[in-house]
Amino acid sequence: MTVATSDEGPAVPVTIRDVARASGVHISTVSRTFSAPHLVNPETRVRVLACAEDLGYRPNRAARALITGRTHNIGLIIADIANPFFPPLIKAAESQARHRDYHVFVADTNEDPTAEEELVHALAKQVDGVLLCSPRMSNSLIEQLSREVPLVVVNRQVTGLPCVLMDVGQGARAAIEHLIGLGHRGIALLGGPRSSWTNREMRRAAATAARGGGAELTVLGPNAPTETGGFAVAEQVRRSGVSAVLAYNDLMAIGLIAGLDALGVRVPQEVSVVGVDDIALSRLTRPKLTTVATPTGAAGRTAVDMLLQQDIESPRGARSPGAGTARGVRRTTAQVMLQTDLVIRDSTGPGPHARPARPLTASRGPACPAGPGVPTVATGDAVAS
Amino acid sequence: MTVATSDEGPAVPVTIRDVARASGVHISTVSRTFSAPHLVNPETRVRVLACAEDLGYRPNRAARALITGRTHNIGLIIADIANPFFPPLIKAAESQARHRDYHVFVADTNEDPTAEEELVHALAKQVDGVLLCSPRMSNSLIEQLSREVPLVVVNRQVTGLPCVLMDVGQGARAAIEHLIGLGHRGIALLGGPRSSWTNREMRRAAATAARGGGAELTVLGPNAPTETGGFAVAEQVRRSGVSAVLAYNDLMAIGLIAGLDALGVRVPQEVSVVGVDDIALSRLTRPKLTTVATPTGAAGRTAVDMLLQQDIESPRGARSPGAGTARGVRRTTAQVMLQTDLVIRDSTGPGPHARPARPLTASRGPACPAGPGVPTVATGDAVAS
DNA sequence: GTGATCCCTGCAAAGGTTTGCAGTGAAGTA
DNA sequence: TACTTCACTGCAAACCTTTGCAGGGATCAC
Repeated sequence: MTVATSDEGPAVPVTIRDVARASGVHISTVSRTFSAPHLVNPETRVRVLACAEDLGYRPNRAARALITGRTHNIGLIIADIANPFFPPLIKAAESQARHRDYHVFVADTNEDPTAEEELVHALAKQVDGVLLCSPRMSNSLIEQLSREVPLVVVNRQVTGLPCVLMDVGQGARAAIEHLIGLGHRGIALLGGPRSSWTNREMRRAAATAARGGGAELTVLGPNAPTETGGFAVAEQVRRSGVSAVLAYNDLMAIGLIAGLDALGVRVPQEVSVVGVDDIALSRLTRPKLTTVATPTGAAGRTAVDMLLQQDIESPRGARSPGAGTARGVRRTTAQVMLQTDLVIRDSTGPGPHARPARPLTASRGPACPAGPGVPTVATGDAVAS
Repeated sequence: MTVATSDEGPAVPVTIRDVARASGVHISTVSRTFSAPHLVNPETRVRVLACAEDLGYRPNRAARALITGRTHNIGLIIADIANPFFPPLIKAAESQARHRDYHVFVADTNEDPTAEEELVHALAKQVDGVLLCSPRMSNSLIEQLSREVPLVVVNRQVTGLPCVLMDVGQGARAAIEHLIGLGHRGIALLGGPRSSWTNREMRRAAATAARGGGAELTVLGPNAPTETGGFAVAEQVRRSGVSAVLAYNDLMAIGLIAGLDALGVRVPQEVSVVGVDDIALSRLTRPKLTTVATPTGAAGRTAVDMLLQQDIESPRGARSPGAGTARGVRRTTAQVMLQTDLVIRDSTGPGPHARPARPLTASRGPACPAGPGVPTVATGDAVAS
């Protein structure tokens, strides 16, 4: 490798001690200048701050964390960062965290349960809590890990742990009812990953709704929850003879539409397709995607709030000098269910059993993009099914 | 909030000391069992390991970092995590890092230069180095920050710093030549963010290529590098009367196509569109997108390699007990340029000046998705322009 | 003038780990 | 036997910060 070099080496790390020396005070005063300013004389404070500024001092968060037990970081473990479902969630979580003076570290697991576990361990000591988004590992492992670091689970229900859920069951039901209303009787459900909670919920709700509406539901899958996964299953969809499909997510729906297109099957004229998530893209494809909008932003914000709340109540590594041993720390484990919304666009149309000129019953309109999703709160058991 | 509580509080953190007590050795032996196993007696080792396993001990990385100066983390600062251009880069970086026993923390800046700076500071002490991807802040600030923590810059050229660049200039040139070859003479360039290095490179190269081919280049922008940004500029494109467009990235191209579609302008019949990046999606839109493929995976891997290499040479917080003061650590600042590839699909077609039945000269085919991109290495000055 | 109060600051321990140095005992060598 | 070598382990300092405690002045009331 051809290489150029510069001789300005990495700056010597300037510590609290350097600032103390420069400003002629004890290190504890410097420390207080940053972590408890009201305890130090205004004059001293400005002097110390000036010196700190001058030397380019920045508190070492690792050292601080070592003694306070709080890193002011939160970890965000994501099943697949390439899935556009997640970025809005990440952004919302980051923004919420920033307001509370926290930083967010995102880690991607590639849908790999092993990576999930490893990452929780790796993050455990470097963050004050972890948001587990659409985890693929087992519930029992999650519970076990939650003993190591405060956890909030998103898109998965784990008894005894704080969870943020989106009511995809209700969304799937609405989607199926919409399709039945359009005159579809043969409907396929494109399943996602087997270990996905969302997948199970959708499947159950869709089955119930189909039965109730006199339609037949064919489950295809599990599939990879990606465009490719959707594309690959197009042939199977065509052969199955259904006239409508509810896909595990928008990505699969978009892939499926492309796949059907490649086979010469037209959407929605021959097959109607419904997605889930309402990613930004679903407004830009042709046809525009009918989809179940999930309140991802709200989920991110809520999850951060729940984590920080639980975290504040029971600071980690609490040295609690005075408190007795058997303090019996109680963790709050609220479970929040956020509503979803069916957004009807152009990828669904009349099916074989449609009555002619039948007016649509479902309201047609855009999802409120910033809609917070009305939270429904319940104890774990009340939500459990 | 209705709340359920569980009484299993957060596990008491088990430290090296607990393991030492349990296995009847000194803490230093426990430490060595993990960080220098060959120095401890096999029997002792297994005993210690058993106790550690038993108690669920995990080394505290923060404490370890405090003394070794190495966290085994690397930070990845991303302009916009919602841009599908980045996930492949992130994934590649993560995978490469994992092989070297490093973890990656991703942070999103929302294209906000202030957030970028703040995040570098926040990460500085918690990581061994930072990958700055498509930074929006000024070069001088980047240089300044690089004195605080080892930096590798991606998609931006900063003299004196290690950079991973993609040859978008060459890509833009190929795109313009492709369009000219198709018979287009009025071409628009949809600019991206003003502070983007890529943007400047593309603009310069496109202008040169257009001039050389006898076409007129209209620059529209700057615009937000998103679907929305592309969608919004559709009207302007139509009014400008050009027959072809090169967009800053695929997202904008896709948004533009949707916007043109909404205006009743057909692609590629009336307007040809070329994107940049070759995101997965560009294969699934209709029409499939002609685009300049950028080797994002290779960029991520290369960046990690460069960071780790530089980092190994000059460990941070080097206490170097014996070494003299004026050690003059030299940092390697190789700059790597990765090649790009024009992938011709369906969003470009003959223009007003096309000769009838003219055979295509450019090769038509898929981009090699896993293609490493042939790296060209040069000193900073050689690449600078 | 004495004592109490208050604000500010310094002292020193603590947090979990690594690591140079020294010590121990056993094995090997002369 | 005496000495060296060697493998292993313990000791204690160090990393950078926070924080309970106590000390030192100054101010104030009596």
